[in-house]
Amino acid sequence: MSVSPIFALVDCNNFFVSCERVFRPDLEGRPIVVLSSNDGCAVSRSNEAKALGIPMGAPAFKYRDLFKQHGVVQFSANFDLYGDMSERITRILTSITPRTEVYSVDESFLDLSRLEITDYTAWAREVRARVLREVGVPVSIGIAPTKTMAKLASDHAKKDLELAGVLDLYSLERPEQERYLLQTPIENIWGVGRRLGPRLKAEGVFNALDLAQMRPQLAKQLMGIQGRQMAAELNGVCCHPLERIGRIRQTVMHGRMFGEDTNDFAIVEAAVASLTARAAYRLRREGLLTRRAVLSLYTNRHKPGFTRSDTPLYFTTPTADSGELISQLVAALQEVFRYGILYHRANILFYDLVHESTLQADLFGMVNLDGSDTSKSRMHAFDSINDRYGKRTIRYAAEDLSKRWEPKHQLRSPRYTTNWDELPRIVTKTVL
DNA sequence: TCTGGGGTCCTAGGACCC
DNA sequence: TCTGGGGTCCTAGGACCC
Repeated sequence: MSVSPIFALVDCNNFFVSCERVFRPDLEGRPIVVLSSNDGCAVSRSNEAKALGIPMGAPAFKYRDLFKQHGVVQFSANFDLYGDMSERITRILTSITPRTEVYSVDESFLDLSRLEITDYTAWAREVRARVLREVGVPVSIGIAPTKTMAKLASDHAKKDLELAGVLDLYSLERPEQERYLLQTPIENIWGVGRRLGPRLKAEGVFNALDLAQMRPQLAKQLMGIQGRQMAAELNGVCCHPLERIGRIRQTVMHGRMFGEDTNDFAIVEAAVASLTARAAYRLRREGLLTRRAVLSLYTNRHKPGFTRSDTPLYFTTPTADSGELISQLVAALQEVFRYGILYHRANILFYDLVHESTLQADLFGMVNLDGSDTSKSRMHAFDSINDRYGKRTIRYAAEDLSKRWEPKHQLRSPRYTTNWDELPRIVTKTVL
């Protein structure tokens, strides 16, 4: 007999900022922003920074004065640190139940239906306390019969201080649930973005309860199939089950804005080689091989004459070999590079992925196996060295043609937990 | 001067086939 | 000259997410 799911969404509060604060407790109570790669936009804000009216994605250069005026502390994004902290939290959650879906770097869904829990609020408070104690990051937890409602619950749990970080909608009667739906503006619903929000308001749909009570047919007409599911989920009908663990991803994408715009082939070539090497490493780490790729080159989209070029590539033999991928991507770059253009950004997309274990031998099977075995052991040695001695300890020469493409990260904090040279130091003084 | 990066899913439209 | 209907597969682009 199948059991209907009970979802908990564990959502880290201001995740990047909270990670920084773990190692800088002196910054408690101060306004903090974490800036995107190249120090461009604010991608995480402390509550104090939010209170100053700094929106998500705020371009830093427009807010310099405000930052200065209020002593806003700025950090460049330190993804090594955040990724490691995220893994620590995931380890705690999967130890509670393996039925955990890591939805993003700072959010996970847990299916509680097979756990023996009598009081969900008490259970969630304990989880919250444990994550805070063991990792140092505050989380909010929402519990509900569907993912959409769990998201909504965690949102209230985060904002309503009286709830102290936990809201269990699952255990409430429907009229009580509806009270929370009524208090949730339409644009705060998971799946309603900047296009749908205004369109729904024009139809007189202002909050989650309005959406829940909309006729399914109208929901579909206005918002497509996803809209109908959204409405159903708000009524407690589960349309989005826990994702099967181990499902293989569809794409691996890696791209960067350059530190400055350039029309120097060597600089772009180094960028493409480095991005390709990194993306190929990510394929290998998950045991994936790629069959297709797209190389995209962009000019600055904020300047007139914005253009982009997309070049598709096809590999007859699925591969994750950095050397092979770099040579193919660089060859493609040579075809499409134009000297008159000021390039701003490069992007590598791998898709049509297969897991190496499911790769079927085809007509050329013998050749493939032969070739990929050498490639596999070479890549294995390559990755082992880099895993042990640090990223890019060995690398391809093409990556080193220039360093001038690398984005800025002038305000990055130390990689406290992933780099031996950057461990935090504690100084103790004994007073005699 | 200065505006991120990495994903998923759906839909529309074209090519091609019977 | 008029001019079918249905199906699949692929791609590009949009919308949304964190």
